[in-house]
Amino acid sequence: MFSNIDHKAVAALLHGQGCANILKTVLDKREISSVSTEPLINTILDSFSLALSFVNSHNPQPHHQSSSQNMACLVPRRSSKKKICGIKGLGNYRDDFQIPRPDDGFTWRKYGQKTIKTSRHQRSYYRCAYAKDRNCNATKRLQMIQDSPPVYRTTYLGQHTCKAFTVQADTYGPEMIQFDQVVSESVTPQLATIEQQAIVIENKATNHTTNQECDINDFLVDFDELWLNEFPPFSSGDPFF
DNA sequence: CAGATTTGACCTTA
DNA sequence: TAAGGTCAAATCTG
Repeated sequence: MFSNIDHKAVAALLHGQGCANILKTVLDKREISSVSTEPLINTILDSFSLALSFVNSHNPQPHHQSSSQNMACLVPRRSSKKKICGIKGLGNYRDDFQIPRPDDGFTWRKYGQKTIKTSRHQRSYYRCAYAKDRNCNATKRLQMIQDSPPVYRTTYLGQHTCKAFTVQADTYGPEMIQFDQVVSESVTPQLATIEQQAIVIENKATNHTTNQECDINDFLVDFDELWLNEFPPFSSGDPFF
């Protein structure tokens, strides 16, 4: 039988599926101009992220997993806390063990980090390591959206023109879903090809829900309430959950 | 010393 | 003017 965590993970996935179906309806009806899809997309992303976080917390990976096996990119060449002994505010530094090590088939180089006003977590900015060499304009943003379990939202921008690596994408196959990543990312680089906002969702769900015709905003309101009921905050101090 | 990360400063945009 | 995005000097490590 499902454990409580399984139940929550399934519930989160179902919510994401419902939102994806609504999004599909919106796209099919060409209602993009009249309805903002961004909140819906974000809701979908959060749904999958949380579901993955539940699964991940339920099935923890061996902590000693070798980073050289499948983390060919975004792995710091050394400790990310080079100034850990400094006298600056500790809030500017983070523990590396919480940072996801995405293996999305591309090599990324961090070029910035900012504190976002709407989030108490910092956002990291990455660009393709071959940005200059191969004139690749692909970038990605990585931001923690939940503390415990740690959930990260990854946003891909631009298009990879470097064709750096394709092995991982081939491994995952053409039906890869790209969304927020939890600890270890699984991303299809080829899908991140929309010029501006490159969060890509390929929802293969065929189980249509009854919420497809309702207004997106109404659904989101209901979803928020349901979300709080289903997933009480892990941390009372986190304003986003 | 090369190459990567950190982080304050600067730029852009709404 | 504030907030987000980017730049680049400083710093660190192999």
